[in-house]
Amino acid sequence: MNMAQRRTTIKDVAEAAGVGVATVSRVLSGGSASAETRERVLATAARLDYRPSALGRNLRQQRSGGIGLLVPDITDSFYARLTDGVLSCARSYGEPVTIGVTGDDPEQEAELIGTLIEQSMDRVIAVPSGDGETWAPALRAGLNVVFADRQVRDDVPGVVADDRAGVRTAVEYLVGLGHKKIAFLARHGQSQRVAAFTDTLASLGVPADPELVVHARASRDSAYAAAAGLLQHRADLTAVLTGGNMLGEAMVLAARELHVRIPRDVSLVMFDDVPWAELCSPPLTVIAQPAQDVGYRAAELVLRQGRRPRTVTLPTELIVRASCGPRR
Amino acid sequence: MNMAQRRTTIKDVAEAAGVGVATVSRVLSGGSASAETRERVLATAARLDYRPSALGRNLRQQRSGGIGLLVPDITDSFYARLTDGVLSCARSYGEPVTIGVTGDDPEQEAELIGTLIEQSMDRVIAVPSGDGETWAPALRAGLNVVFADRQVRDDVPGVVADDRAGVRTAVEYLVGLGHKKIAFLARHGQSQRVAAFTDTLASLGVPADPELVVHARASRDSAYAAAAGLLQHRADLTAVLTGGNMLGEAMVLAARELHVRIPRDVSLVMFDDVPWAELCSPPLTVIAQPAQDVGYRAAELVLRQGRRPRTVTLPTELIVRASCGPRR
DNA sequence: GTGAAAGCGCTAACAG
DNA sequence: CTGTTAGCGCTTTCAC
Repeated sequence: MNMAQRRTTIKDVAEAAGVGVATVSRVLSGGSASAETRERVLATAARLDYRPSALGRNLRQQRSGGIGLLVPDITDSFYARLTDGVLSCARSYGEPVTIGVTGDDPEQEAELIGTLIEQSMDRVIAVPSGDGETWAPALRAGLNVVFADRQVRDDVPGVVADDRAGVRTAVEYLVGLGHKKIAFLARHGQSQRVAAFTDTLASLGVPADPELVVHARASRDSAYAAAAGLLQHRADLTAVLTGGNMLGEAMVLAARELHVRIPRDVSLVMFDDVPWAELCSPPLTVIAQPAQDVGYRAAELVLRQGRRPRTVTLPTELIVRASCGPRR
Repeated sequence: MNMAQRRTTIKDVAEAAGVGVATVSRVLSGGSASAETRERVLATAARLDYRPSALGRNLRQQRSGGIGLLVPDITDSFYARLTDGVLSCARSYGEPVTIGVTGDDPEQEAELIGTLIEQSMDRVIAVPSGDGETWAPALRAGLNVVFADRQVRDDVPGVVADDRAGVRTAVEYLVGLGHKKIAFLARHGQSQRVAAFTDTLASLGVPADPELVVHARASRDSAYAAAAGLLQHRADLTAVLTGGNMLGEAMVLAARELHVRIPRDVSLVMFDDVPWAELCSPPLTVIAQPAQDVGYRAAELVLRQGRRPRTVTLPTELIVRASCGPRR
């Protein structure tokens, strides 16, 4: 069995083309060279099937190209779509993407940041887990960070969906339908959305009821427990808004389990549109978020080193289907 | 504003500990050293918050650690779960994972393989796109590949779900319900499953009808077109098996659109269990696949260089819900 | 048990 | 315009 042979290096190309390695390097990175030399180098490189080693370049430049991506959970449709957006943009720049899942846990996040630093990744896109304190050391070390979906510190640029407007629209819609006892099933950390929720209610003159805002952790179990608890303790509520698709899923499941009919007994609006929202019975009214765009724009931001806006906010859209009805 | 300062190198640690760089390297990689020296080096490294640069190590070793992962579509729940399994295993080894989406297109796949080679990634897990011909050069170059979900060449180890058994169980179930006109809505390339389908039908003495096997490409549009076409052209069919969750989604949608009631007019079994299958109306009977395990095991295989079994086959499970009924 | 030194493939500074 | 050369941080002989 023959060994996997040594790969072609820049030196091989230089020798074969009868030029110095620097010339090869220059030609390949678009530097100046005479037309004749350029052609000869290019031809030789092609003939030898030469591919520059990212290893050598990275070490030399003290930074590995490519971008790191940290999301809470890749099996959540929202983050999967966001990831898809990042990959789509990164690909057009030829940049590889290294991904890690944080489980929405600052500790795991910190560990993953460590790994990225070890790899000398200096560009990362992250859906931050906690209050963003985890990022202080990385930022101090000069890491180029862009936040996606959540904005937890103002010294980091970010791309987010317009939470406030989305929540406001949904609540206005629900109130317009006559609902007063509206619950918000949120994930821990969704303070933006919760604030928008209570603000909107207040602005519409609907009395606040702190007990109608409940929180769950980012797991299916926790979501289900919170949803079921809400339905059981508060038989008086007539509408629910959920802060994400997993919470919506839990609510549909819990409602079915507890024989709460949607929309007859309670109306439901879910944050985030997912393919199954339409297949659900009844089809779910949702606040659609441009998940893919969020990822794409974040990648653009982190790749174009230039001007770095504070925060990019992308619009959301209320999609009315059949999970809401007038207050009974 | 002060510059991002140079990171601590092995040399810094060596100087601070009063030893040579070789000793630091040895200690940190578990080589031999006197207890006293070891302790001093470790203490110094910790004090300086030293993190070895993967760049240096990789260049020296002519291979970047970490593993490459190529999937057709990260927004497909199945591949997202598979990815999650890979990440989960890779994390326990501290190995970073670089991901790429192929769109199930050999050309894009080839391009991504090129990127991986450029990064000197020598370990990759892939859901191969075409007939596996794309992989020949990479294999020749010594790349360490493990296939997941699909086995398209026998010189590459792989981890797959037990297609044949899954399809057989589903078909037997359907035939047991009295169905004879059973269609299979497959993705291009699912020859295993199609073969299992026709084989099982034959073994049960159900006459074959080639027109009842239809193929779609790996996009929502294509899936929907195929599903709708099937329903419209073949009003005589009484049951459908779909080769994946996206095809199942399309079938549910098309059925609704065309006022075909499930399970009253046609029974449906979907390959792959997804969270929404239970939320669907009616809840879908499915063949569950251990997507996460497939990813996990593939990662184990590619990380443990040792013995390399041909193919690991993981069991599937028929989960009966409410989308199938007796032949009307 | 330990240190000095070579060198992985590449780019950038500097000469010519 | 082009070649020579010096490292980037690390591991691994090879002497001591």
